[in-house]
Amino acid sequence: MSPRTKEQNKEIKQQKSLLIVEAALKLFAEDGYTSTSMQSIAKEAGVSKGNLYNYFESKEELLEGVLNHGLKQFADIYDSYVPELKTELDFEMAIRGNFELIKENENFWKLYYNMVAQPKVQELFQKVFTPFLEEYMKIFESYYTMKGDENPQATSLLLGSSLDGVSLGYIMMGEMYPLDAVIDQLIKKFK
Amino acid sequence: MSPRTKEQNKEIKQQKSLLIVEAALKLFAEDGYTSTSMQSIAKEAGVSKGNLYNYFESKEELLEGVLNHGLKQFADIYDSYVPELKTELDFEMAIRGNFELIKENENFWKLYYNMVAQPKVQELFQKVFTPFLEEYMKIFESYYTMKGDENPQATSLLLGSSLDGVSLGYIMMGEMYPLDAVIDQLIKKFK
Amino acid sequence: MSPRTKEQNKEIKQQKSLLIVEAALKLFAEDGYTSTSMQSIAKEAGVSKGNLYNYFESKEELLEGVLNHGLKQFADIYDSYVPELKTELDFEMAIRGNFELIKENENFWKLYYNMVAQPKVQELFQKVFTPFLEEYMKIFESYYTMKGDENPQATSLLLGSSLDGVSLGYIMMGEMYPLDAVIDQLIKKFK
Amino acid sequence: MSPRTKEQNKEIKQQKSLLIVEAALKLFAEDGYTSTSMQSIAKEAGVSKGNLYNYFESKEELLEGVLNHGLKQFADIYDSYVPELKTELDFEMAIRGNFELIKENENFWKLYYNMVAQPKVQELFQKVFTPFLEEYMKIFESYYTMKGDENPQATSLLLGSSLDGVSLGYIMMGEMYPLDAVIDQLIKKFK
DNA sequence: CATGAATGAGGTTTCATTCAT
DNA sequence: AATGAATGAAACCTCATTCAT
Repeated sequence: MSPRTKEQNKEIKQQKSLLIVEAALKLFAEDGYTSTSMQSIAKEAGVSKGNLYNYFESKEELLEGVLNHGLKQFADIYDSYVPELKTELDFEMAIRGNFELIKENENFWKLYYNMVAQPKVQELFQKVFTPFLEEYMKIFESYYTMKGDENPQATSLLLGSSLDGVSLGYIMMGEMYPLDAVIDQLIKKFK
Repeated sequence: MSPRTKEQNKEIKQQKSLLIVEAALKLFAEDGYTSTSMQSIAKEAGVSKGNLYNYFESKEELLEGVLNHGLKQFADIYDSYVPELKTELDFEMAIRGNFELIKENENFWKLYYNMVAQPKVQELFQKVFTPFLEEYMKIFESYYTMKGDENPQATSLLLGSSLDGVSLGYIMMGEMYPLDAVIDQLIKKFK
Repeated sequence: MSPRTKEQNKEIKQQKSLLIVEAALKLFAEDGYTSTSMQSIAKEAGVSKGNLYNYFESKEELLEGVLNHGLKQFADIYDSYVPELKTELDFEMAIRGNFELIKENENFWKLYYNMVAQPKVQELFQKVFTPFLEEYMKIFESYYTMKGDENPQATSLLLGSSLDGVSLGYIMMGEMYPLDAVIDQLIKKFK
Repeated sequence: MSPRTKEQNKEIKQQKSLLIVEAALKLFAEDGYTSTSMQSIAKEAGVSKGNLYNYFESKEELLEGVLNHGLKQFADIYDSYVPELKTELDFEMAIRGNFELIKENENFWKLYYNMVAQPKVQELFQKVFTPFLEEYMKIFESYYTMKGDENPQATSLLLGSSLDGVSLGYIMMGEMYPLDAVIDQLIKKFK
């Protein structure tokens, strides 16, 4: 066999990394972070336990990888939806788009809400999510400023929290949660 | 010598139960349910590890005790605030009262959000909270019905989710979260 | 109330002792000595855990009490059956009587075989049973001596062991063991 | 560096399995199943406690491994002794061979009698031993049928029970039990 | 003699991580 | 990069026994 080029090696590494991250996301979401063992992740990913540590130095770093990966996926798509909000229609599109993305990656958001109040990983969690959240807050803040809202910061924070709450409800209750009707109400109230 | 009377024993049981529940709540909120050991709870409560099991048959049952206790405290007071909502002022009082209670028992609500998406204990969680949540949904649903809202169920669910989201934000960010301003906006939009 | 006389007190003590011993025998036989907790014995006997220790200083002493009690019951009756073996009919009666007694107190013999090879309690076990067994060996030895057996000691030991084996089989297999037919064969071979 | 080959790993597994099984047999026989801790087995086998669980999923499965291993050793040799009993000499050889094997593996048989009446593990015990015992019963039953015994089933059951009883006596009393003389008597009576 | 709360050692098992190969 | 055996700390829970009342 001819030796692999560096690029090939890098690609292999990335592919396996991805495999592991996806396996971990699935299990973290299904069973919770603490209750998922490195062993079970290895099995799910079709990789040996020891080899896991060639890609991620610890369980916590793997979690960080999972969070970063999921967030990046979300952000990449969302950014293309929502560069800027100029009209109520933009706003509506952004909100609806937001929930489309959540529906498409429920496991990730399940993990998100699983972790959000877990003190043990809060530091990591904030490190990963804070910049992301701040960016989106700014977009909504400009929107409300533009609309002449008397307290754009509070309103956009309320909006963000409401989105959070609705997502949480949907993620937890699944099809029992009348998501579309609730979104309609939300848009009506917040646009 | 005569043994302790039944009353004495019962009193000891109740007092120590409470002690244990409070210790457990503190640690569960601080470190998370899974990461808190029975050993550490025993220490915090000033009780031996073995004795814990005279009061709660398992860690999970202790958690159930903690949740029930916290919920009862909340419900007892909240019920006196909010028997029924007839005016927008009632509504405002109910919302503000709700957050007063959350402020007074932050540990409990931290635990709440810590658990809400934890698959491991979801069954227990739903068992404890579902009846409680349904009751409050009904109150808000009647309120919106009375006000002629076109979809009272969706609106009250949205309100509930928004309250959830705001509480979550406040619990997570603490004083950095401008709670009062956000509540003002929420009342304005939802009353 | 008039104070109890010493005799009354003693009798009460003996009655409760008996209650405890019977509860313990039942549970030891059902679940094994090691797997039976003092707690469960107390409950079965309708006595408090602490009070157990007013009657028996330790779990092991309670076991000793159980063994002695069962053995005494057995020996008292057996002695009246088998004072001496003079004829083959005496022998047959003794063997059949032996199994009648075993049938009447299966729990005790189940415990017996449960313990016989348990190293942890072997010392106690031998202390209790050795004198008893030796006595019976002597009776059979005289019987075989009288009959002119060439090695009465070995033969009576073989008989004793066979009785042991048959009892064990019956105790373990219950009604699936054709006890009566086996006894017939045994008597035919050994009389 | 390349990983161990599958063959190497398999070999390691088998060797260490054996090591653990032998350590466990020794301690189970010496102290009893319940009283032997996994910790002590690990120490005896020169293995870490955690590693034990890479070989046997639980203490009970380890016991099953011990029983199967001992039984297989016994059966492999005994089968070569006793394919079929055609003459009284065959019978005598089979009986003497049986006790030779018991002498050679006293620990295993001590464990056997330790377990036979232990309710906690009775199910497992029967699962392992029942097929084995039935096979041997059949051999003796044919023997007695051939000899024209009037009730071959009862006689072979009596023989089996007597063998059980003699083995038990020998295992319990050791050198104090005149095994050879008793065997002579047994052969004389049962051949 | 009676009660059951209290103790703390010890049991089985799990698991993140390391390491020889 | 790959394997899985190995480690040992730590988890939950049980239980004989003691003790205050």
